[in-house]
Amino acid sequence: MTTDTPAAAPKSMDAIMALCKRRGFIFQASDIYGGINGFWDYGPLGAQMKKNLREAWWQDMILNPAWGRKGPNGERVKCVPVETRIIQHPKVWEASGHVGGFNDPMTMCKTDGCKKLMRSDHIWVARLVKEADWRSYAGRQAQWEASGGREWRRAFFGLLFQGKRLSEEERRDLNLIMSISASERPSYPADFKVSTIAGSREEAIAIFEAMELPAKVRKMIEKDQYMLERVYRFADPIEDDGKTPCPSCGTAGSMTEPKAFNLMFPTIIGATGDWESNKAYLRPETAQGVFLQFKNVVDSTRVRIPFGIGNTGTSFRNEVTPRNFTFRSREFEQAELEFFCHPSESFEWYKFWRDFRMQWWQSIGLAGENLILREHDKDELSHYSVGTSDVEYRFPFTAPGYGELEGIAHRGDYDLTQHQKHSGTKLDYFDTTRGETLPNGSKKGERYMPHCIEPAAGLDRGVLALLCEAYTVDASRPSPELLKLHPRIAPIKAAIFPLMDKDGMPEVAEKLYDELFAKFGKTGFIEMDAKQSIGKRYARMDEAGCPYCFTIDQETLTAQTVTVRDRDTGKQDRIALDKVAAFLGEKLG
RNA sequence: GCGGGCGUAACUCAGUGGUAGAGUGACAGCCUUCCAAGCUGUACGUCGAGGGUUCGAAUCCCUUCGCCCGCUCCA
Repeated sequence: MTTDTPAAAPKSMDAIMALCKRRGFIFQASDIYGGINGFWDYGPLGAQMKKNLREAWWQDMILNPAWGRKGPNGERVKCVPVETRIIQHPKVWEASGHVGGFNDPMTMCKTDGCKKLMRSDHIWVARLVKEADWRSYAGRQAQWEASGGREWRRAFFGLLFQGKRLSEEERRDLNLIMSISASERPSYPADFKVSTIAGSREEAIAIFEAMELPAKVRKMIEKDQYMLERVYRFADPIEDDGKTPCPSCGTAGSMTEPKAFNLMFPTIIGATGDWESNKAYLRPETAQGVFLQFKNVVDSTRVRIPFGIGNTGTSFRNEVTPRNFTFRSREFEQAELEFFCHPSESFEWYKFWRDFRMQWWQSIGLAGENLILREHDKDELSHYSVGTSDVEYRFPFTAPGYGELEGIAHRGDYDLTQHQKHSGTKLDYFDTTRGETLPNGSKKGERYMPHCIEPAAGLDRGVLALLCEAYTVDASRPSPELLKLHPRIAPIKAAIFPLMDKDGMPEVAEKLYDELFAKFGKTGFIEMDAKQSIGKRYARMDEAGCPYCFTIDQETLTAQTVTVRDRDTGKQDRIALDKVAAFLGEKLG
């Protein structure tokens, strides 16, 4: 999320959510049971709209990638699809780094008025100890060990562990003995701590060095000759005395124990499975399925690098705080392409996809200045990524900032290398178009690990952005609320209205409906409505985002023409009845 | 997880301890009319849920669930 340009007139998220429910775009999951936090269902219009978005992605990324453009290599871009499972071998997620990486321990400050929530591994602590005390402690510690304290303790272990398991009772006794033994050791010298939030040890030390300490503390440090004993992460196992100050408010000892927030959704395989031996995970991204089948696709399909493999489907993340309507759902759908190429061409391909993906979102209705392409700063990049850009949309709830719609990442060879290492299966590629030319004119070939460019889009976020962008309030219209959805995305493609429900108009409408349904019924809904006033029918279609309404009136019966009403302008034109299908076909693209 | 706000019909909301309401929408009929028009009628409620106080709770108290905002995380 970034912040720069000032916000346009903000749209009301409450009004958008109300319309979504009223017209059947989005409902809360398990609504009649009071809802379930972080899950949303799609109603009839929402389901069709999301399908249209997914279809558009599939057409423009798999069947006709990048609209038939030629890539940096001068050739037509080639992509194939896969469909991989939500549940994979548990080791997949260790290899991908999700099990470790998504296990961010969090710490909160208990002080009233602060209550700041932080990632424990981002909190760095500098421990300062009185130099004199420290030397004395180190000396006495050595003395204690020399006097046989350590051996005495070891002897206990030997006795108790000899050939038998410890009962609960024995374990308690041992702990008691251990604590007595520990009390005889020299105590750790009194210390003084400062803390800060930083991404690395170097950064933390730089902050500590530049830190403006209160005069009183500075004097104390000088007088007693404190020395920096060590710098450690709050999350690391340490002998912490619970007196670490909060990096935000400075209150000592107000930090809670690091608590793991596991973003992976665990599950059990098998009807009688138990957690220990049959634990599996619901995927946090569809991308890994592509890497897992990379070798099979190469071996079974006549694909040559460079080429892409696309995958769409549901993913799961146990978000800390699912919020902002469907923006951060715990269950969400992704549309991801993994594009494999030679390392030397990877940066060109990265730029190619980054620019195309931006244009693509613009082409389906996010054409305004609410959409931006943002290149990540160096310090934002993942450890494996050479470059990453986000396509970001200024949602009403992020304004004046932006929220991520799609990330285009240069992942290098990280994923294939990881899976090769963890699975023990070779995943490198033999490229027969490279290497030195042999006497017979063919190439010697080159073996390498392909690099990967990943445009990864969130379809639910896409739908939400399209709805937010389309939502318009125009008080000067008889129907002030409307959805200016792009015809390609709109769930209702056209509506046919007999002006009056008599005089042969319904019959003409019926015929037109049959024709349009046959031609466009597979792209979305075609509606026919003869009830109530014409204004009411137009207004209903405006709210549902239907781009065109065709009305049959008296003149249709005599002159064979209908009026076509444009949703966005409200303007009407007369066109020939037999030209309606051609008109609509052109508009729907 | 912590803090703040909210929860009454499909939607917007009124109702502060005494029979659950209004407008809009939906549906049916009439009217026949190019922009939420008019008339008639119909249906619609676990007052978010559970417990407590009370003769009596939408209303007061406790607990809980959900939504919105902030800290934080991400596609």
